[in-house]
Amino acid sequence: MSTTKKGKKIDIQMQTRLEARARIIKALAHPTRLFMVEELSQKERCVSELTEMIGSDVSTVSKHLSVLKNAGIVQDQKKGSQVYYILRMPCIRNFLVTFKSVYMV
Amino acid sequence: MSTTKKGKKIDIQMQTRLEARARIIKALAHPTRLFMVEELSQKERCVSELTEMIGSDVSTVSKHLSVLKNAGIVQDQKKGSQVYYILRMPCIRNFLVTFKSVYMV
DNA sequence: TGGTTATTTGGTAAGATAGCCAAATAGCCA
DNA sequence: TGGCTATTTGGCTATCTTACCAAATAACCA
Repeated sequence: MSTTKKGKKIDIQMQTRLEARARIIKALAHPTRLFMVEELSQKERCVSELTEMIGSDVSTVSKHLSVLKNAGIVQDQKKGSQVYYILRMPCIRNFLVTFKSVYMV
Repeated sequence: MSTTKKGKKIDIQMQTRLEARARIIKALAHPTRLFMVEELSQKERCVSELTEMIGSDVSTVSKHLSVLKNAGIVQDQKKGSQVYYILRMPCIRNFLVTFKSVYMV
């Protein structure tokens, strides 16, 4: 019969959506980048400010920012010789709040 | 003066919490594991059912499940010769719902 | 223009991840 | 017990990730 409880196989569209979600989640999956997202959800920060807070090499910080930018999570804006970053989707704060309430970490 | 707008450096406790969050998020950061979490938030499934849906080698599926288990996201329960998995924190559904509403993917 | 600061990019080495196959383990039942 | 099914684990390889340093690029200002 056709009304069993068997789960459906993953189809192409589902696979595509899962990959899109995973790509974004993967961009969040690093302590430094989580910190950046939290910080940038409060106020914009330039690379050197973030570098000072984080304490890694500035090139490392810059690369983390580009990971977030490529995932569409933050955006940058040049101001003179500095580059300021800010959350592109402010509603991601809800996401993190939910996350913290779920996991209590 | 001491009332500048400088951001604070990350302290040890903050670092520890960021790492804990990143560890959990990293466990979610794979299309197959996202699928598992969604599926297991609906109903429990055994390894062979998931394998059938996912279409990878059963050893690959088993390893993905152990990643989720080690992160505390799912738990397993033996029933005869089969191992059933289920979401350990059902509230993670909210997390995914929020995520999807934020990112629309 | 030349020097200085801010940021990004290239290169590279160490470590982590993901997939498959093969082998080990566990439970079932004839 | 022996054979079967379900699952996990070990081994291996290819690929990705991260961190740092060095070098390239961009903007400013003296």
